[in-house]
Amino acid sequence: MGDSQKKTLIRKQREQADRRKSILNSAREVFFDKGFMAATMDAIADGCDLAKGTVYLYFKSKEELYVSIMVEGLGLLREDLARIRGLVLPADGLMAEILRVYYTFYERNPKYFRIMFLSSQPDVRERAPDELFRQCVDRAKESMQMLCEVIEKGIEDGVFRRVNPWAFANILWSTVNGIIMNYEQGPFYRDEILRLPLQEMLREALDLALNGLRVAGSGLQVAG
Amino acid sequence: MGDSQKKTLIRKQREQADRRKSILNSAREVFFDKGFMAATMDAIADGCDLAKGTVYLYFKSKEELYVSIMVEGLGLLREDLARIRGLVLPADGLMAEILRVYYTFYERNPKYFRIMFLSSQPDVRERAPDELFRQCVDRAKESMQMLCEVIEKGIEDGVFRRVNPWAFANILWSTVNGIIMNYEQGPFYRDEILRLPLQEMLREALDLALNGLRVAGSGLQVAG
Amino acid sequence: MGDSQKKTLIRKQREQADRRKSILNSAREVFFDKGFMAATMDAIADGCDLAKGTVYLYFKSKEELYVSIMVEGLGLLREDLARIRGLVLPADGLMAEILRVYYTFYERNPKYFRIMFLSSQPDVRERAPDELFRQCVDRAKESMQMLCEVIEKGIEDGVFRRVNPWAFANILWSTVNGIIMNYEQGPFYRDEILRLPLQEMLREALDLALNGLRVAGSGLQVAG
Amino acid sequence: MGDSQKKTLIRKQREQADRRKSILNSAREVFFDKGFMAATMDAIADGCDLAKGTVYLYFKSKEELYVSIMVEGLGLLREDLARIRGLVLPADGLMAEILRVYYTFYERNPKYFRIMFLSSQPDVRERAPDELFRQCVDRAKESMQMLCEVIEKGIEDGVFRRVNPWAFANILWSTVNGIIMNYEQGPFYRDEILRLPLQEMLREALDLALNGLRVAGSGLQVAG
DNA sequence: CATGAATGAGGATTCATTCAT
DNA sequence: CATGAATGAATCCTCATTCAT
Repeated sequence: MGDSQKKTLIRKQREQADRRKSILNSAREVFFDKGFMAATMDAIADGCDLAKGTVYLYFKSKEELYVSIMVEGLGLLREDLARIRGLVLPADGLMAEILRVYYTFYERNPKYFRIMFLSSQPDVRERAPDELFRQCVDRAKESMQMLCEVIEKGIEDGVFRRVNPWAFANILWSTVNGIIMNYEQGPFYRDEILRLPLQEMLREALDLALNGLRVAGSGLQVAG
Repeated sequence: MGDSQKKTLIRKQREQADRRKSILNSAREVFFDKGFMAATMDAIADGCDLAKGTVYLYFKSKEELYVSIMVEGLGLLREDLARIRGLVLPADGLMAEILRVYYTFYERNPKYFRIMFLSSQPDVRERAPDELFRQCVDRAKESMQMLCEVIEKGIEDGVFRRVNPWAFANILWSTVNGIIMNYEQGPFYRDEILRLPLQEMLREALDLALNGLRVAGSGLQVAG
Repeated sequence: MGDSQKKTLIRKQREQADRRKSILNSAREVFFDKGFMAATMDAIADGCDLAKGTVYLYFKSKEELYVSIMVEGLGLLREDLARIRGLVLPADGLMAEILRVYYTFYERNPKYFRIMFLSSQPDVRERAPDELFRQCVDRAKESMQMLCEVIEKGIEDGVFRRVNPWAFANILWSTVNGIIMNYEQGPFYRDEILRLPLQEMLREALDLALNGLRVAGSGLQVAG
Repeated sequence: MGDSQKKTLIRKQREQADRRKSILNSAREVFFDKGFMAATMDAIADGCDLAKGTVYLYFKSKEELYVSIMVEGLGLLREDLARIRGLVLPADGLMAEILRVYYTFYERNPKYFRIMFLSSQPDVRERAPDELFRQCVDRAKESMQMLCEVIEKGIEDGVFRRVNPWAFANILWSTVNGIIMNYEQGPFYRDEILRLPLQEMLREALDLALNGLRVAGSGLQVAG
């Protein structure tokens, strides 16, 4: 293969990657704005100045596009959380930090969460490729892994009880998701059920979790 | 008004109530089976042997029907939980019982949860009457209230720390919802993220919560 | 038949007549407001606080109701025009007066005209009873008759040429209707095609007609 | 751009224009046959062997299609009338000719008129784009303009009085439309109100108009 | 007669997806 | 590869009319 051919190839690949990103950008915007149901492939194609047929070259269906955005979101969250790893802090401080990151992520990208709440719908499940769901799982797993490591560290350091770290990571994760989900249920919920601001609620959840995890009688202080 | 007229009136009202229930039964079945998007009003009407127009006589839109099922589910859950009130148990035992009830409810009616996960979608929000969402909130609030009372009792009995009961009720509620939501994310999630059976996960969550709530140094034992 | 029975009968008849009027009142309002297509029998029934079924007792179809309003309108116009008969004026003055009455009627009831424009639609034609169309024709004929008489008078008085009075009555009638129809075509038409106010246009039409009718060389002056 | 590409482009444009015409042909047939209300998009799509979606690609709504037919009709009439311009005749002869053309047009395309009578209905007005109504007005205006020119010529030639030509063009136009509208009101109207054949009625109208327009005392003869 | 719940055919419109160019 | 016109199944909802009470 000649050099110019190689270059052409590379350029083509980059163009394709760009196009893919461009489609995702448009899709994200449309899904965030309208939700899955009201979003149309027309709007997505328009949003990235591509023909509808071209969108289908890159994504086989609306559902695939949708779950791709979900993958993207889980990836971003994972990246944000990954920064925790560099911190040198006691376990409880790390957990507080994780919650802070999570909260910040939600604050900046609340719509990613709504997207996730929809992923259990049969329609989406059936029509998006398993591969994408696998990616979701992988990214969620990695995020969870970090939480898990913190718990393990806490246990090793003797400040946390000897719990099943993975299970407790799951529980914490679920707690936060559950709280956020409630927030997303609309203003009635916020005002009458939750009553406290999200941040405060998360702080209380952390408080509960740290208290529940700490070794009985330890002088562990709740981090803020 | 004559006596026979009164009777006719009453019969009519009962017939209407029956018909309403009949529609809800059919709708529940269809929504559970297909999800919101794939469900059709035709299928719902067929399912209760009524004309489509009749369905619209009782429910103004697909969305209203959908949220009505949600209200129904929250009502059933509340009823199940309300039975707790008669029990004479220590606070931790009551909390264990609440979780058991919740778990049982989920096990019997897992699809009600998927329904709830969709309620934050813009389409549904915009097209269902606020009144129904208010009912959802009311029923959720009452359920939460019971949880709250248990926590308050624990505090009064001196076995729980002096936390904000409502906030902690919320947190527990969210934890359970979050865990269940994860379970509903599909088999990949169950196998790779959660790894433990739901029941066990809930037990761990209870463990964490009780530990987190109990007065430091108290000899409180986790109920199972 | 007893006296009280007779009274009951009479009361019933009056009630029925009242009900009929009540329905027509509501229908008129709805048709004027929405037009034929957007009008619904529900709205009409609501508007007169009667059950939909009752409306059908009095009028067999939406179309029948519609044409009944048309009959009503033509009746009102005829009544207005009938007052002309009492006037003692020369033929041209009478014609001016007829136009004035016609104009006033339109100004007060413009919607009656739109109703008439629709009556040639196949749907309406086919579904309203011939009897009603016959009534329309009768009332229109009587109106036309008055116009005709004025023309005849003009001829007898020697101020109008010896034309076919009936034909010319028709032509004048059509002219006025045509002008009004144009006015009803919307603002673009008014501004760009007609350009003059309706009243002025009618005056010009009268001018043309009188000039066209008068005996050549007669000193007939155009009435204002 | 290559030559073949250019050709492809041109071919595509022609195909689109053809398709558009094909849809209009089908729509015209259906609207003429059934009227606006009873016409269905299904029938129109079937009639041109296109998918319903394709029809919507070219016309955004049933109303737009309807008014497009109206535009078409006004265009055809204008074309027919435009041929008058080439004729060398005195003003009264031209006016007779205009009426003849108008009559011929109606005789050949009576259904175009019914279409126009519906255009003032609120439903149609609201749902068809203003642009189309503007086109209607433009075409009507041009037709009227020709009539206007004839009147102006008559005035210049000293055979017509010094009237407002535009206003009188409008009046004549309205007269003819009004007469035709009456003819379209159905057989009862024709037999009992109009009584004369349309052609004769138009001749009388012309007679009246020419008499009304001519300079008093002129020897102008009515053209037949 | 009056009612008004039930009907169900009907219809406009949308939109994911395909495929010829 | 990219295009975007064409597709046509799918769906929600309406509403004139009927009829049992």
